[in-house]
Amino acid sequence: MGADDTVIRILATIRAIPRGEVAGYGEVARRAGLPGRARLVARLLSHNDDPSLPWHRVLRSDGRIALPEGSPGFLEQCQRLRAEGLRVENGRVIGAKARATFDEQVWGPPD
DNA sequence: TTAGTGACAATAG
DNA sequence: CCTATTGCCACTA
Repeated sequence: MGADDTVIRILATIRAIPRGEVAGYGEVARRAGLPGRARLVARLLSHNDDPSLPWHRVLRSDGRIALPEGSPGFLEQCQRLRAEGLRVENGRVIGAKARATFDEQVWGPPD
């Protein structure tokens, strides 16, 4: 029972990413209450088959797309992100970093 | 049990 | 800005 809950929390966290925004793997793990489990999030997405999951909003911490450049998934992710109004340049999302953490909602974005 | 691998992250240079 | 190194967790051979 425990392992399934962590999976559910991670999936719920990914679903909670608003349209037009993105979040890093580590960020998703932290929000799900699982600090240090970024690679678990990655593994889940790599095995995921649910089309309703907004997997394209999950990026590396530096804003780069995690999939191999030029792969079908990479192209699909670029397309979906741009369809949400995000600017993707050389496999990287510009502006629109992973905001909406609790601290940033309280203190505002860091300068 | 150990070694290798992966849709990762943080740090140093 | 970049690459390289190290740490990390979960899985597999």
